[in-house]
Amino acid sequence: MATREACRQLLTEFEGIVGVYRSLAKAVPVGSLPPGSSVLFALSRSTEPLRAGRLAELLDLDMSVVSRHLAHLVEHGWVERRPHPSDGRAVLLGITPQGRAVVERATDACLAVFAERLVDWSDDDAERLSELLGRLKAGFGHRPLPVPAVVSH
Amino acid sequence: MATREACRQLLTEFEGIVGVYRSLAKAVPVGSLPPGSSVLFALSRSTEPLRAGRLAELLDLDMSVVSRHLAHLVEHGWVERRPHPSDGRAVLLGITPQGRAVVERATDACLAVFAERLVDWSDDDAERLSELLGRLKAGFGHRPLPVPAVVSH
DNA sequence: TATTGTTATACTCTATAACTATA
DNA sequence: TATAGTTATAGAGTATAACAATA
Repeated sequence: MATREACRQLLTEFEGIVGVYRSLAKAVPVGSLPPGSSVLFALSRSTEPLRAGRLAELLDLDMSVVSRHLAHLVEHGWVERRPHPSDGRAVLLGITPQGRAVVERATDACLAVFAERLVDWSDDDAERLSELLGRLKAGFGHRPLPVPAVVSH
Repeated sequence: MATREACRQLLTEFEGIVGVYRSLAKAVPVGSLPPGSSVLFALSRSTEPLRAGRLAELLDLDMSVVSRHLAHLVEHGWVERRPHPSDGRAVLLGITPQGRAVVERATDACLAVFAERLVDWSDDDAERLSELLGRLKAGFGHRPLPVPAVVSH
């Protein structure tokens, strides 16, 4: 267990991290991160179609929010809605090839910025930070995708 | 220089970090993170009064955004506006004792959540993540406070 | 009755543009 | 003329509540 002081220090650094994300989003060409990107990214990382509720759970968002983003993404042809085979209330969401292209473009654009800002980072530093961020997310219940197949029906 | 693959991995983990912040904000008692918290936090970390423009620069926000948050914070008595001694256009912002109390409460509330979610973290892990997040922020131009005294007048 | 998802409404955060006051 | 800051307006993200359809 980390000391209270270490936690406080971590909290201080963490507090500004949203600003870093905002800076990244601003540094990227306009249109690279379209509205609803987070939902699209989550879908792109899934190996199988997901229900809306599962997406909301994974992103720790209200389902109404996910639903609204999905409407936008479907409208653009980046996500496909299909009826759930065994549950008439549910829908299955899958990313389309066009959606994958959007994710690719977004990733490339962000990578370019990262490469520019992290020139003096070693491979080791980058990997260590990836690992620690992953653990932090896991601690907050943001499970990695693909999902460990809790088949809901 | 980290490899493209390491950067891509880091980007993947980083992408979901905003969700973690959202989860933290939701896990905390209502009112712990009042609107404009980020501006208040920045002011609380400064050892001297700051101009609005300097705050915007530090947070990488448009000044109009900072101005709007400041109006709210001043209204609550958490921030004090004073005229700049040598520049009639500028204002100097300082946190009040009441503002510090708000920051303390917010910090304590977040710390409680962190302590709960990071039970299995070692001191070393927490410190390493703090350090790496700090470097990441620096890479994106988010300079730590207190400011290295570029006296503007 | 309970659950899945959608829609209506409202609140927060942010940026752009127009404006005022001062330099 | 240029700069510091404010205000008006608009767009994006989110949550709550009411709702429809299905289980």
